[in-house]
Amino acid sequence: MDVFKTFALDIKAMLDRLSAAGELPAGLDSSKLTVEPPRDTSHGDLSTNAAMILARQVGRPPRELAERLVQELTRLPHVAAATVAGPGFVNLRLTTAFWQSCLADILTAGSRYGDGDAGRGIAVNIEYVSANPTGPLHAAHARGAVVGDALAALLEKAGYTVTREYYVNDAGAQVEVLARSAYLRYREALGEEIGEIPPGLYPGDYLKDVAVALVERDGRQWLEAAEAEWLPAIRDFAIAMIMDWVRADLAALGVGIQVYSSERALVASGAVATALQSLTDRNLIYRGVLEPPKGKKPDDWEPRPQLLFRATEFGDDVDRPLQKSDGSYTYFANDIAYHYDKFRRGSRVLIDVLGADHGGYVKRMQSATKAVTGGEGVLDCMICQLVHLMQDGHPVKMSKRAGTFVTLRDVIDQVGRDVVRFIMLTRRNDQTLEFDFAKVTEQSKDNPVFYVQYAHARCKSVLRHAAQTMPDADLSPAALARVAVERLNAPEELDVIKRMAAFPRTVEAAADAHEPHRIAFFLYDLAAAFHGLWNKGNDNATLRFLIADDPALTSARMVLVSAVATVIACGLAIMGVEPVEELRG
RNA sequence: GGAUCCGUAGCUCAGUUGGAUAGAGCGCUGCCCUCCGAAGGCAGAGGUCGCGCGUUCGAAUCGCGCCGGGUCCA
Repeated sequence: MDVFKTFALDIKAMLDRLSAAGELPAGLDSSKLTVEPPRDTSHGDLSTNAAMILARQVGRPPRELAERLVQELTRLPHVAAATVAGPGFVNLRLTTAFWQSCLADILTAGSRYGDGDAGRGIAVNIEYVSANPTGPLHAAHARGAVVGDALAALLEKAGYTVTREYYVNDAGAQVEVLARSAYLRYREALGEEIGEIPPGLYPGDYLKDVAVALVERDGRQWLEAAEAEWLPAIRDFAIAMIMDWVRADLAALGVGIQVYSSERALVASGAVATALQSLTDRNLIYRGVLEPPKGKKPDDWEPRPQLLFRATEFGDDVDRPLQKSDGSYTYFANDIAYHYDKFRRGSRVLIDVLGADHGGYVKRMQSATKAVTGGEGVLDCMICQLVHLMQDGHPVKMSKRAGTFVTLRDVIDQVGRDVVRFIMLTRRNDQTLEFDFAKVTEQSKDNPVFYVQYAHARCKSVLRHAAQTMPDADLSPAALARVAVERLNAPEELDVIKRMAAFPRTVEAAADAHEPHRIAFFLYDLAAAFHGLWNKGNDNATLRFLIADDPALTSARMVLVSAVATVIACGLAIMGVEPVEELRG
């Protein structure tokens, strides 16, 4: 039910007819044909570049061709007028009746409004958060969590089949550091004086909780044990406990991870060897010596043969090591195995939502994914830039060294889940984002969360009032979908309708670009249009939604109001934000 | 030094995948409202889209080279 898509198909069919009739050459390439809303609405409702992209192929000037297309386009259903503009655009104006009919479509679709099939069921795996299991989630993790989660919902709405996944880095050096840090706290919990936490170990107080729980389970049994014995046990214990916290925090944020993948289990399963074999089969692995890093002094650099992946064949700058000098696999090798595993589980499109510190990792991982899947799998890496936490315009002080950081839970407790989720989507992911605790809870127009929620609450409030003043009227969406709406023809009303009609297109474009933030901006614009219509009622009482002596008009307006509430709720659902029914009290 | 992202109004940022006269919020200026349809409304000023080449019917958008900032790597 996407207006723009429908007309694009109509126009292509029309071109085919002209070709069949011999007026246009056969085999025209119309792949670059677009039908979109013009920037300036005074130009019309729809705009197509058909004449401009075909002019050269047809061998006629764009404007002349456009004039010819206008004659045909005027005959299409719902077209009120077609005109040529600028270098050869054809602008279409649709009938008011057509726009009015969109309201019933919205109400009939309900929460499914905007659902699309562009994804054609393609399996997509979105990996996000994936914080190391060495401590509780902190505020910085919120962004990736929300972006990943919203993108997952967005892709599902656009017809993809989505797996939401978290990669637990429970193998390697940092979890051993975790084990040692926890062991120190364990001895402390048993009465030992441990003094200051040595550098290189994790200082956070949360490990005291881990230690207490460990004492409760195991008593003093590790005190005299050798490290080789206690380390694996304490490591696994600490990881399990921290991952419980992580799951609880994500639940508090409303993030619905479906699959938690363990790096340790992956490695133990032999997946690394499988992945490397796949690369070997394609002749993409060799033993060789890397050039020293360019530019900087190679102090401790010495040439030594390593197992290397031919990343340069896929656009990377250098070939990448798969094994360290001691023969163990690099993180990169494990990551290749992991991405190959996701592919083998059925996903053809892989998306990694990553933090700003992973920028340098993108090229090599994309190269490796392409290589190990034989070109059948593609990887998109979305780098989320930093979030600057502010309080009334001043940065919130945090010190990693002192172990003081703002946890994700702190943020949720302070401003609420919905505010966190909405604000995290008010910037493109590759743009840094300011998060001001004071501003995001402010009730004013420059707070997008409030502004959008207010619009939804207003709709609901009006519907409640209508139910009171017209107790006999059936205001359910199904009933409203049958109400006559010819009298909704004020320019402001039609503007709101046209914006809502563009929602399916917005969903599809946002899904295609992997840009969930577009939904937030769409909702802000729709809310602004709706508030504008509301404000018109202050100057012009005939534009108010509730007209006491005109139940027919009031009912028609309720169709519009109900549709606005529906579309806002659809958008918020993608963002994972609960629409509010009322703001006061 | 290399990689990567960013650079758009005084500030914070959008910009419909290359379209027409580049938009919003805040701030500023001027009117209006301040009778719960409360948590503001209307209008106005404000721009060399970092700079320069190139690609084409057409560039904020794509390519290359600089300049500036963030992140990463050693």
